[in-house]
This record gives sequence, structure tokens and C-alpha cells, in this order.
Amino acid sequence: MNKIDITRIRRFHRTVTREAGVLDQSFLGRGRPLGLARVLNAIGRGITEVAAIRDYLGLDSGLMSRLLRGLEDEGLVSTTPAPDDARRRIASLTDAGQAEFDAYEDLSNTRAHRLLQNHPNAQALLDAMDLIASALGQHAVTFEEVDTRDSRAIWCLTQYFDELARRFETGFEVHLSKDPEATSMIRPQGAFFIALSDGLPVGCCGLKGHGDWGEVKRLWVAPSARGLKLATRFMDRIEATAHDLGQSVLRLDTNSQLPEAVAMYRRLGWTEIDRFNDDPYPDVFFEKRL
Amino acid sequence: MNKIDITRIRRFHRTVTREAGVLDQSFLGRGRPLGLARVLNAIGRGITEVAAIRDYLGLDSGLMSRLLRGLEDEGLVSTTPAPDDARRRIASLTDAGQAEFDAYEDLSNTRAHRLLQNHPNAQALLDAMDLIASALGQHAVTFEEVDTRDSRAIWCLTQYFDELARRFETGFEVHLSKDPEATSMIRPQGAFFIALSDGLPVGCCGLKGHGDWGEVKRLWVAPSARGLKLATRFMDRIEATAHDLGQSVLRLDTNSQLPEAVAMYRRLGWTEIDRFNDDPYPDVFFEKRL
DNA sequence: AAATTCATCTGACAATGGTCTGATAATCAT
DNA sequence: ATGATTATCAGACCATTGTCAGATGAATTT
Repeated sequence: MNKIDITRIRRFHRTVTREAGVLDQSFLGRGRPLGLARVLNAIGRGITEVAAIRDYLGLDSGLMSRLLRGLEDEGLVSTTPAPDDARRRIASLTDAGQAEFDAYEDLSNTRAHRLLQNHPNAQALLDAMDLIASALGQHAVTFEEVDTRDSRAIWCLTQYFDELARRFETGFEVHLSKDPEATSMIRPQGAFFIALSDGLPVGCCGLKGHGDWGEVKRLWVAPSARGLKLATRFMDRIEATAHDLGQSVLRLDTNSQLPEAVAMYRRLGWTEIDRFNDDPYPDVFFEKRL
Repeated sequence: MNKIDITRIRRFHRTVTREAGVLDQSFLGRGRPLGLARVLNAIGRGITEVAAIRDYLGLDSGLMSRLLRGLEDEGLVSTTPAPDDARRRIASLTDAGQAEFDAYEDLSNTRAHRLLQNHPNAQALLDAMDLIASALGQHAVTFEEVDTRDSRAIWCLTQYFDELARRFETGFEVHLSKDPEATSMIRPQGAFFIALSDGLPVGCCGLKGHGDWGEVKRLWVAPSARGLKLATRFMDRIEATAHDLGQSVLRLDTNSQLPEAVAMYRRLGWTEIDRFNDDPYPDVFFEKRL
């Protein structure tokens, strides 16, 4: 371990802590203590169950209750018992609360906006942020099954095809809006999954149904999230889903120009088979019996 | 401004804030409130004047005084009046204080260490951190005149030659330890500057003395700090120093494969001249009269 | 020499965040 | 039905942090 490497991390940490402090100050400028602001923001971000907020912010139940009461007294939040279990309570923003939340959002967004505008290479900056956020939050990646027309799914697929176009010089011509394959990756024929890191999509993978066998399609992991074994976790999910759908065999095609992918499939117990389609791009074909 | 870009920044911010909170918690584990720990760390990092600490941590003078007293009572810190102005006070760590500071350092370092070890691409992670820290702290870059044998100067020069070796396929053979040019970039013949961002070297530039004229050498800015106009600030300093040393003309050589550099010199008022040395690498030559 | 300015300190006080104990009401297990 | 468990709430309490006015002693200005 290099000494200057530690210096670099420590410097990063200090800078970013200071930045966070500045934002906290600007939040305080709205005349509300930070505790209340944090709860309001959690609710605004869609964390509505009291227990979930407490967990997210790491608060004691007594303190949580008082903060919630404070927001209610201000008329920013209202709470109702959960329909299925009246012990749990659901918090939601009133109109005034929504307005306050928006004001907080504006403070953050303005700061973010200015940071990007003042930087000579905003794209590199964003990539760097993704990389770091993924590294720090690598235990927090969740998976969600979505429709292929979900906006986050489309974002992943766009990234995926962009990357293919970059790596294969022949290019790719895909019109996602009327993608003929998309419908076969929707239940009950197939399925489509995305991986989310704190709400940001960082990967996708599809299972296309062909009756009694399934085909793995469009496995993609964002560059910032590579090395975190997301692909393996995707494949676990795909296999489980294929099993549920009554498929006994999985197949997939890939390209020898992607040696990491080929090596991974071998490691996960796939066996190479003969070409099973006439797609011009792939040149390696795999199969796995469940 | 793209909406998902804002999402990405916000996600980054949340992740990093959470990370900072975790470190604060581990600091609290040493049984001392955060305020005291922060003051102790500031002193350990070399911020010794009471006013400077107050400024750095953004504290009220009353609170500052009390925290300092607390550390003194614990026997971790001692204060003395400043020799030139007995109103100001200088804080310093006692042996026990140094030991405590080291313990805090260990907590941070261990965390940093583990982060790097668990990541598939530590180098990319560090580069990303540098980029972000430079972007966030772009107003905090300071310049320092140092000897060319200073360890930070050598680090910059190593980076510089590595980069040249990468950009010019012919390669570079420089032995920094017995670099014949280094001594002519030391006073009184010349000078050498480095740029520091929160303690991390992010650039360098040398002025080599040739009697009545000076030569600009080894201007380098770290990739993470490019676009922040550091090169311009270096040149301002070099010109001022050359003037002080009684040099009336500055010259430099560069290469047409570095079009950003060539464009910058033109913008700063340099005029192209004929070759003035027989170095094989450069093919463009500039002069500026002061 | 007196007045002013300055850096720090002290004491009083308020706001905030955090912890704990026990109350309440809903739900679950037996 | 009874007791145990669960989620939230309320009250008491303390430590920490933040704020303010004025005191002290050193330096600077007039």
C-alpha cells in the first residue's frame, strides 16, 4: 500500500466532507434544524414508513417520533396507520411539505448543476462519481424485475447498445421503441431485471422465452459497477426465473472479443455448444441445463 | 442539463455522506465527542493557530476556547502564546495527544486501506477521487516554491516523465536522482514550483536560469486538475520570478503533438521563434520578453 | 498616555440531538 | 382468551453544540 494513495483518499474524504457541510449549512438557511430537514427529505424521497425512515437515518425511536411530530405541527407532514398493520404508520407530505421538499431539492440541484457547469469535463466527473458511489455502496445494490419499457430499463439498454457500438466497429442499429425482442422478455414468456444502486440503474439482464428453453440476452453492467460480481448475481436470478417458468435449458450467445464474459460463463458451469442462430454478431455459443 | 446526471450527483453525495457518517461513528468509538476529536485532528494536521483552527472548523470563538480547554484538561494539547504577538495562541500536541491523533489516523487509514483492497480497480478509484476532489476544491489550490529534490517535486516529475513516455513512443530516459538540470532550477539561478490541492501535489513547473534569460521547463498538471487554469497560474508565477531574478527574456520548447500547450502559450502572449537548442524531442519554440 | 483594536477567554443560556423507561394499542402465537 | 410481541409514542433527562455579552490582557493608533 502506497503512502501517497492513502493521502489521496484522505484528501478526497476531507474535500467531500467539507462539501457536505456546506450543503448542510445551506439547508439550515431554511430555518429548520438538520434533523427535521433530514426526515422531510427522506419522506420526500419516498421513504414513507416510520421504521424505514428511522433505519435510513439511524435514529432512536423516541427522537424519530418527536421529529415527526415537529413536522406535523408545522403542517408539512401527515401520518396514517398502514392499511395492513395499524401499528405501523405511513408518513406523507402535505402540499406545504411538498413545497418545502422541493425547496430543499432545489438547493441540492443548484449546487450539482453549478458543479457540472464549471467543470471542463463534466462527463468524466460523473463517471468518477458513479465509480466511487458504487465502490462505497457495493453492498447496497438491489435487483428489481421490470417491464422492458420501464424508463430505467430503456436507459440501461441504451447504454448497452452504445457500448456495443463502441466495441464492435460494425455498429448497431437498434430501435428500442419498437424492439421486436422486448415483448418476449416480459412475463409469462420471459423476464427482465435491472440492478439499482441507491436508485441509479447500474445493470440489466433479460431472459427471453422460447417455449421450453430460455435465452439470456442483454446482460450489461455499468462500467462503474464492474468487479462487484453483479453479473453472477444476475445469472443466479435468471436461472431461478427460468426454473419457475418451466424452462429446462438456457442458451446464450456472445462474442470472443469479450473474453471476460466468455470466462465468466465457463466459470458458472456453462458449456460451449454449436451455433444455434444466424445472428452475425456472436461467434461463441453456450448452454446450461438446469 | 440531463435529469439523470443530477440523479448521479445526488446519489454520489448521499453515498459519500453516509460514508462520512460511518467514519464519525468510528471516531466516537474512542469515547470523545466529535467536536474534541475534530480539534485534535486539526492540530495534528498542522493547523496550530487557534484562529486558524476556528476558521478551518467554522467554530464560534467561545466554543473553540472551551474545546481547547477540554483537550488541555485531558492532557492532550498544550498552548503557548505566539512569540511575535502574545494575543494569539499556538496549540500543540503533547505526547499523549500525538498518540491519540495517531489512533484517529489509524481509523481513517484502515478504512481507506480496506476500500482500496476490496476494489477490482484501485487505480481507477484513486484517479476518480482525485478528479472529484480537485473539482470540489478548485478554489483551494495553493502554490509552493520547493527544492527540486523535495519528495513532492520528485513525485510530480515522475508523473510528468511517465506521461511523456506514454505520449511519445520514443520513450524517455531520465534519472531523476542525478538529473543534471535540476540544480539550475534552484535559487539563485532559477526556481521550481509545485501546486498543492489540500496537500496533494497536482502540478509543477520549473524556471531554469541561463544568466540573463530564463527557460520554462517541466510544466505539468495532473490529469485530475486539468481545466482549472493551473498552467496559467504557473506561468504568472514564473514570469514574476524571472523578473525578480533579473531575467528579461523567457524561452521554452514544446512539441506540436501537444496542441493544447501550443495554443496556451500563444494565448498568453508568447511568440514563436527559431530552434534554440538541439534537443531531439521539441519541435516548437517560443519566446516572451518581459 | 489614552483610546482603540484585537485575540482569546469566561459564564450564562438556548437549541439540538441522543438515550432511556414506560405507556399504548395493534397484532400474533398458543 | 391470554400472554407475548411489535411499532410507535410521550416524558424525563443529559451531553453536546451553538450563541451572546462582557472581561481580560496584549498590541496598535492617536
